[in-house]
Amino acid sequence: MDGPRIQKIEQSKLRESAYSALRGAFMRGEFAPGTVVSLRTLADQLGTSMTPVREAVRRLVAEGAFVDTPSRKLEVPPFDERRMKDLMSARLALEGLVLRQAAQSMGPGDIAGLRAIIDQPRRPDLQGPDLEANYDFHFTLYRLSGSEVLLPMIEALWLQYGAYLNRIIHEAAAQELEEHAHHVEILAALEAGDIAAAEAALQDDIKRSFGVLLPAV
Amino acid sequence: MDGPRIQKIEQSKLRESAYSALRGAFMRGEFAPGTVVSLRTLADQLGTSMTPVREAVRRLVAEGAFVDTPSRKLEVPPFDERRMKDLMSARLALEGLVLRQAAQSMGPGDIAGLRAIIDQPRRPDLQGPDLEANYDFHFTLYRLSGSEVLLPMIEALWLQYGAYLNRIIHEAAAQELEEHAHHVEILAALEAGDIAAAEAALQDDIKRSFGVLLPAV
DNA sequence: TCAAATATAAAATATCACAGTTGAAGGGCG
DNA sequence: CGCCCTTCAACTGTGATATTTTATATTTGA
Repeated sequence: MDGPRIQKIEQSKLRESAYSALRGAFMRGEFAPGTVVSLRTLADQLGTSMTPVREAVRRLVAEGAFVDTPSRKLEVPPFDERRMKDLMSARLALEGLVLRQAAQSMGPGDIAGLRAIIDQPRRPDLQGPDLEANYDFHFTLYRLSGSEVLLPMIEALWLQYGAYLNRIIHEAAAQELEEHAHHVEILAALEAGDIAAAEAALQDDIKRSFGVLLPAV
Repeated sequence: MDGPRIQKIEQSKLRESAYSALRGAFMRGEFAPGTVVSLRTLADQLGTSMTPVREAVRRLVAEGAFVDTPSRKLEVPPFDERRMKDLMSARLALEGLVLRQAAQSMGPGDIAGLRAIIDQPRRPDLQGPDLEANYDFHFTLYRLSGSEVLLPMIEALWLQYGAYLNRIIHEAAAQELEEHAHHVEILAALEAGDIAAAEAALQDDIKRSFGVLLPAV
């Protein structure tokens, strides 16, 4: 039991660094649901004092990555099917919105950028789906929407989902192929200008990514 | 120019109090878009040290009420039609979700509770729409969904919208009637068990509430 | 008049003091 | 001898404050 692996941070802008370090750990599924963390421990691991960690943690609480317990401890929300379903519903609703917006303001260069991500060589060294590639594809797509409102909300959803990744990591390696196929399908639809088809493929992709955790979709 | 009116707070649980004081000020439209605030000023106004304010503000940043400027000041997001449209789209998408969920787990007592809010006497003393009654109706409805994921997201959307209320307050008094009519319509549809109709009425209500700020809906 | 240097004010971090909680050791009772 | 209750020590978050860093405004010198 060596706890979640968090990258150490360095110099100024400590708050921001602490936040992104913790956020990265979440996205990689390092925090198991139900884990309780202490500010002092986190501060030690990050090599800073408590102050920046406190602020970073406050933000993560607001984003749903941690929850405050009645005894004022910090806990990673335990697994909950209801919560999971809500996360999926919200993702389906909001990511559909940004996809439509992105499709409208998208040029050939953007398509090329997406293709470059898809064509990136996969890493066969790690078991489990290629988390970074998945994240990259979705968010370079969503960033094209340019929405300062919707993007942070979707990031928060991914963050909350990220904790549950802990469950499926080291387990479902076959997923990667399917995931990649969905990405290809989304991009093809966008190239053809068929936004409805792209949205349908995106919905399949999202539902699939919840498939392991939510038996009946 | 006497700045936003923020209620002073008292004893322990300072962070939570600071948060709800600031949040309340936002919801009442006390913060004009584009306002820049300093932590010290806020701390002084609230009568506490900077620490609780700092953490409260972090949460508000995560919820989109404040944004960090490059010069590490805090700013209330300036008015932006794009932002406004996104807020509306997100509300339409997410509040539709929770309405459906709420409708399923709703009993006669819940209906009665909603009716009680609607039948509350309006306050003719204040110009502008009755903000509290509006909030009460929507959130007692949404709370019935019991979603720990969706509710905080929607609250954040209302919070961001709240800053823009500053623009329409003291202006659109006629809205209240229309708003009330929508609420009645939503409730009637729910009583009849017609969820689709309730959702349609909700969408009208949301669109209307953005109407003053977004000319063409 | 403009630019560089400096002074001032605010924020970021670190540290400190305090109060509540937790969990385990120890003592008393069945 | 075993179980439960009490007690106490270590640990936690919270709020305050001191210190350092950074940005902005001001002044000074060319």
